[in-house]
Amino acid sequence: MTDEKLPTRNENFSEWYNQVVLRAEMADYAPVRGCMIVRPYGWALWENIQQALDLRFKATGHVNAAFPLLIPMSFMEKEKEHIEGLSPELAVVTIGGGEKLEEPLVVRPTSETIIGHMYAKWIKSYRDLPVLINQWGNVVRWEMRTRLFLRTLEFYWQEGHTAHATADEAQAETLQMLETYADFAINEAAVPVIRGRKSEAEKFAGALRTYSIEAMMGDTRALQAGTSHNLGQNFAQAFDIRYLDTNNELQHCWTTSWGLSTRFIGAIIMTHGDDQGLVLPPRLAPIQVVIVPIFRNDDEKSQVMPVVERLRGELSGFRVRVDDRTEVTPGFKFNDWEMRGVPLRIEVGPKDVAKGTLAVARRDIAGKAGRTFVPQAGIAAQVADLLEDIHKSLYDRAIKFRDEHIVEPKDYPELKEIVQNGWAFAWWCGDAACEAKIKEETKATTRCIPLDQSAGSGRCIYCGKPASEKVYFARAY
RNA sequence: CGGGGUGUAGCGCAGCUGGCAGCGCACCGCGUUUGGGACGCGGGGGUCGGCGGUUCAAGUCCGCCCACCCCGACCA
Repeated sequence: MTDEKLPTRNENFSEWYNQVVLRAEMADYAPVRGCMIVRPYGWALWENIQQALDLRFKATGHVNAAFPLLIPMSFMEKEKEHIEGLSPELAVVTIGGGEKLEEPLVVRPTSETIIGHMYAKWIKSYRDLPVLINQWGNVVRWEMRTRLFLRTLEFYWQEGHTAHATADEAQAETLQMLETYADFAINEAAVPVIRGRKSEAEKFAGALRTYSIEAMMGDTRALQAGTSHNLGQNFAQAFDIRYLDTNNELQHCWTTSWGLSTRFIGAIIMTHGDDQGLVLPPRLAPIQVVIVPIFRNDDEKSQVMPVVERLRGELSGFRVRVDDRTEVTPGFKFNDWEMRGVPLRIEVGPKDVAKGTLAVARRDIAGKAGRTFVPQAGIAAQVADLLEDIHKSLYDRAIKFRDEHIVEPKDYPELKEIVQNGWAFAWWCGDAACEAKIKEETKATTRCIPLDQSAGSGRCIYCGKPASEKVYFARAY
C-alpha cells in the first residue's frame, strides 16, 4: 500500500482502475513491455472464475486438453481471413536451439489452426462427432497499447473448440456457450450482460458469425466479456476436417470456438468497484469474509482471540481470513480490505465479547452505513444470507446503472451525444460503410445486435435507409 | 510507425547560475499505540538510464544512443 488516497472514478476513471489493480495486489507490471504479472490475489480470483466456468463446461459434455504453444506459420496461413486478421499481432519464433528455423513458429494467438489440424487427423466418421474440447492456457497478441487485464500482450483464457456434423448443431453449440458465459457473468460475477451478434466488421477473423456478451463498465464504456464463434466450414475446409456420414459420403465438419479471458477480471473491477477500491462479487471473491480482531492489551487479546477462533470454525464453509497483523491498526485494516474488495468484514472487540455481538460491515455499502451489530449466535446463517444479498444488490445496482445509460436516439446528432456517456441503441441498415462512418465520427463502434429484440423495422440512424435490426453503439475497451 | 513527454533509493519527487546526492512514503529495530488510514526515537538503502565530450570539478553544460510513459492508427 502506498499513498492513502485513490483518485475517484469520476475525476479519472482509468487512473482509478490502474491504482486499484496495483494496490489491491491483483497484478503488477512485468519487466517486459505490455506484459503483466498476475499476483496471488488476482490469480485466486481467476481460479474461482476457472472453476465456475469449468463446472459449466463439463456439465455440457466438454472435456479439457492441452495443445502446443507454438504453431507452424504455414498453419496460420491456411485460412485467409484468419491470417489477415491476426498477422499484425503475431509473435514469431525464428530461432531455436541457436539455429535459424526452417519454418517460423508462431506463439499462439488462438488455437483454431493447430486444433483444426489435429481434428482432421482424429475425426473419421459421424460416430466421432461431436468433438467437444476446451483448453485452459495463455496466448500472445502483440498489442501496441496495453492495460492490466484489459489488454496485455500475453493473457490467460480458455478456448473451446468443437466439431459437429451439421450446421444446426454448430449453431446450437455456439449459442449454448454464449448462454453459458452469460449465466456465469450474471450468476457468479453479478455482471449484467447483453447477448448479441457481432457485425461483420467486428467478428472474429475466420468466423462465419461471432456472438458476444457485452457489459457496461463504470465509465459507461462497453467491454466484450466473452465471445462465441460459429466458424461454419471455414476451418474444416482449410484443414480438411471431414467425416463419413451415414450414407458413406465424406462431409466437412462444422466447427465452433469460444473464449473468455483474464480480461473478465477487468470487467469485474470496472463494474463493481467504487471510490474505496475493489468490490468483489461474493461467489468469486478469494476471501469472502475477513475477521479483524480488536484489542488494546494482552488481557483484551486473550478475551477476543478465542471468539475469533470460534468464529473461524463456525464459518469454515466460507473463504475466511483472520487479519491478526499487529503492526497495523484496525482502521488501517478496514481500508486495506475495502481496497481489496472483500465482501464482508467482521470486527470482534472487547465490547462484542461482553455483549455477544459482532460488527459486520458489507463492502457493497461503503463506510459506516454498511456496518451493523449482530448477535454472534447463528453467524454462519447470517453470513450466508448477507453474501447472497450482496450478490443480488451488486447485480441490481449494475443493471440499473447500465439501463440508465442506454438511450435510443431519435437522430444521428443525438447518437453522437449519447455515446459520449452511454450506449446508443439504434436502428442500423447493416451497411459497413455507415458503421465505419459512425466509428470515425464518434469513436463508438457497434457492440452487438442483441439476440432478443422485438421484431419490426425502422430507418438507419446514419443513412436513413430501411433497417431491420437494432444495434448498440458505444465506445469500447 | 507519426506527435508530445520523462529518466535521481522499492514508489513519488526536489536538486537554481557546475562544488560532499536529498525529501516524503515504503522498509528494518525499539518503545508507546490499536472500534475508520497511529506516533516518537534510531537505522538500512544510490552504476543520478548508457556512452562520449567540456571542466580543477558534471545529477547539473554539450553530443549521440537506449528505455519507458502519454496522445493517434490495430485489438479479447
